[in-house]
Amino acid sequence: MRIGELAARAGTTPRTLRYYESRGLLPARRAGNGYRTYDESDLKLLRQIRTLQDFGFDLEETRPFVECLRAGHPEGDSCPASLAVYRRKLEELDALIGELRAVRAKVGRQLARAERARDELAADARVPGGPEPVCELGGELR
Amino acid sequence: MRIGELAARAGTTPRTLRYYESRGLLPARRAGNGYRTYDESDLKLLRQIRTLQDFGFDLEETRPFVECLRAGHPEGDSCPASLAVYRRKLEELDALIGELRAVRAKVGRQLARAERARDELAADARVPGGPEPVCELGGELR
DNA sequence: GTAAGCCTTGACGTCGGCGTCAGGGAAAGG
DNA sequence: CCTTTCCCTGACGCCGACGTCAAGGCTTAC
Repeated sequence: MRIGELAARAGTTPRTLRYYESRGLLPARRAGNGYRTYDESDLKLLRQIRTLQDFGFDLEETRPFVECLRAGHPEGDSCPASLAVYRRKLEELDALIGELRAVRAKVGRQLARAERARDELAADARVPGGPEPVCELGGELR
Repeated sequence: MRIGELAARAGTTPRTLRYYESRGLLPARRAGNGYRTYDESDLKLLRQIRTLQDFGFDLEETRPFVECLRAGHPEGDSCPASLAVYRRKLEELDALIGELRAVRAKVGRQLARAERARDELAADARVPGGPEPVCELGGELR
């Protein structure tokens, strides 16, 4: 199988496969004419890489999985190094999710505070001595 | 106040301020010798930018806040355009957090499955006919 | 006077994971 | 034979928010 076919079967592009090869992740045999040649086991490696990439793993983090498969194991995560990557990734995800939730909370509070301030200004404007000048900037939305 | 002092007071670098200026976000007056000159209001603008950056806002997303302050409002989020950015950011955060939690769940399941497979292999090895060959790759950890 | 420490502009480097183009050879079908 | 479609290598582009270096000018302290 040549590079175009493998790429298509994995839902990616030849450029991507050449890139992986340049990183030493997915080396290819060569046909007499210099064309890269792949087999079904390469497809399996590639799918492993792509799955992890979809999870947000760096290329380097997929390396233990690929090496594990190439060592003859049925699954890329049959090796301790792969499990270690899983665990590290879980920690990273938990930390990141935690940070994002903290930011979400802060932004939510800022929004609430700003809306409250705006509404209080509007209320003041309706009551005392006629409307006060309001922000004239932007805000096509709503 | 010159660029170095402003940068220090905002906990950033002169390079960053020049970058903001190049993006039209924080223009500077110039002294006779060509040096950039800033005042306290610039510090306020800069702190607004930095706060939002810390929240993960793109530089472009901070623009409405900066313009709002420059228009004379007491807070950067006193303008509708700023509130719209807050709301968009909340949606983005919710979406991102949701995706990350989904990934976290998937990775967690993969890890659990892989560990189960490993333990079953170990159990098999202890019982039937002597230890089977085990993965020899990686895994310094533990 | 001279060294240190600020400032200026301009331009290139960084990081990851490729996309895209240029300038060729090879293979397959009519 | 010709065209199309694949393949090759090499190299530059991209994105965002700066870092870093070069080469020079201003100021200030000694």
